[in-house]
This record gives sequence, structure tokens and C-alpha cells, in this order.
Amino acid sequence: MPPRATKATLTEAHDLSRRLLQVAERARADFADVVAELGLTPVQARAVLWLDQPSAMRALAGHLACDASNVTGLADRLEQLGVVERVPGEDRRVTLLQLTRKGAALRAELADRVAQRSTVTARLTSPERQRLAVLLDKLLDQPG
Amino acid sequence: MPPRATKATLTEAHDLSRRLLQVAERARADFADVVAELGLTPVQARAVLWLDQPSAMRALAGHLACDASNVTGLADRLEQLGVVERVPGEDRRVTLLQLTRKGAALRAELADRVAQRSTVTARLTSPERQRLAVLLDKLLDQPG
DNA sequence: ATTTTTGCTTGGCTACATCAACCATCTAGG
DNA sequence: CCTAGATGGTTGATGTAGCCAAGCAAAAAT
Repeated sequence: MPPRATKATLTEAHDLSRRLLQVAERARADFADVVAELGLTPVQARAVLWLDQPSAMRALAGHLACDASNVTGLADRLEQLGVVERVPGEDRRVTLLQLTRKGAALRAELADRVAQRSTVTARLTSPERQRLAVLLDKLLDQPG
Repeated sequence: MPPRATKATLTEAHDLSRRLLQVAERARADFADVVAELGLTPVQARAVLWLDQPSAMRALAGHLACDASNVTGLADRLEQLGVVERVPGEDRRVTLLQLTRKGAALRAELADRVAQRSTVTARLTSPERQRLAVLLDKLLDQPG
């Protein structure tokens, strides 16, 4: 049977992961609210933010970690919003998604609002933010 | 026009919120993977984890921050999985959701797996975890 | 040149999310 | 009391997003 220390560590891990999930959930909700103000769903917003440069739909699917078939409909809706346009790639199989002028403006506005209305900026002092950044980087180090 | 310091702070905030969103996204994905192994969707898992004690469907909707009508179908599916049962409340309008024995076992297993397979436990040293806990608490302090 | 792989689309199915409308019940005011 | 309003849950319509399997066109590989 495991010694007490292990059990304590497990409880600690449990607590920490619970809190991280809470923060993640709140961040997600905040993000959803902000992007909704600009008429986008969270996934659409992630796509727009990713489209700094034109990108193959395949690559976008990779970034979003979803099935490629999913991106078809996503692109349809973004195209219908006038935010994105499909342009043919050199390889004639691939379709690139590219922000329209409207889309680029939207992307800039989006980035600003997300940064400003983040829970983070409000609740932490500057040194705390720095410490958090370091820790978050460790969490993001390498793929999971 | 804003002085340089403001611009720098904005960029810093931008960066930090971007990283937080990345961590949130990864936490979400991890969570989805873990709970999928137990045959649950993320929302279903959140519900099960919340149902420590019997709870009115309304209250669950509050916790999940979604429309009440949503919980109807959610409860249907959880009931069909044999994880939850509807029991009448004292107020004859309310229906309480209560974990079945199977549901309680599932909940325990769920909590363990989520804690163990969390990115957090793997990548941080103990003091780092403590520092992170402090910062996360500040982020969770008070409603947003 | 034929086969295999790759990129996008389609169609079918499920889960969530919202909103509006509905019924039963509880609560308050007259 | 008894009606009027608020509250809890359900239903139906609609939209987004997720997966899978199947299809087609173009590239790559054999």
C-alpha cells in the first residue's frame, strides 16, 4: 500500500488540477463572451486568430486539432461572414484560407479585446504576471 | 496618443492571455481525452463531478453556465448510461439529479484520472506547483 | 502507367447551445 | 381564498461543431 506521502501528493495534485481546470473553464468562457460580441463562435475566432497568413485548410484542421471535414463547414461560415476567402494553392488539391480586408480588421480587433478583457490582466500585479508566464511556459513546453 | 509604457503593457497582456488560453485549450483537450476513456463527454463529466450531492437540475444548469433546457437532454443521456437518476424534490416542481452507485464509482474514478493525467502534475516541481496554486487562486478569486 | 497518398467535400449521426412556448407548481397580493 | 406572477422542467426548432466513412481530383510513389 502507498505511504501517506503519496496519498497527500495525490490530493495535492487533485486540488491543483481542479483549480487549473476551473481557470481554464473561466478563460474559455471569457473568450467565448468576448468573441461573441464580434459575432464569432470560439472556434471561428481561433481560426481567425490563426490566419495571420494564408493557410491550407488541412493545416488549420491540425491547429484546431479537429477532423478535416470539420473545417469545410467552418470555412463556409467564415466565408459567408465575409471574413475569409478560399484561394487556390499551388498544389491544385489544396485550398488556402485567407483573411479578407474585413477579416484582417476583425482579427486585430479580436486580439485587442481578448488581451484587454482577460481575467489575467485584471487580477494580477506585474510581478505576478511574470511569474505566471514562466509557469505557463513550463506547462506548454513540448507536446502533451 | 498612448505612451510607450501602455503599449508595452498591452503587448505583455496580450502575450500572457495568449499563453493562458493555450494552457486552457490544452487542459480542455486533456480533460476531454481522459473522460472519453470513461465514455463521457466533457459536459457530462463536469456534471458527474459536480454531483457530489443530489442537485436540482436548475442548479446544475447554473454550474454549467448553460440554459436549463440543455440539462434535460444531458440528464436523459446520463440516465441512459445508468450514471444518474431523477428523484423528485420536496418542491414538486424540482427534479433532483442523483448519482447511482455506478455513477458514484464513476465519479471517483474520474476524479482520480483527471488528477493523475493532468499536465500540471507532470511538468512542475513541488514548489512550482505551490506557486501556481497561489496564482490560480487569485485568478479564481471573486466572480468575473 | 498504375497504385497509393493526400486534400477537400459530402452525408449521416451525436452532443451542445440558444430561444420560444408550454405545463405544473409554488408564492404573493388583493 | 384566488388570481397573477414567478419558477422548474420539458419540448421543438435551429445552428455550430465534433466524428466517421465514402467519394473525387490531383500528386507522389512504385
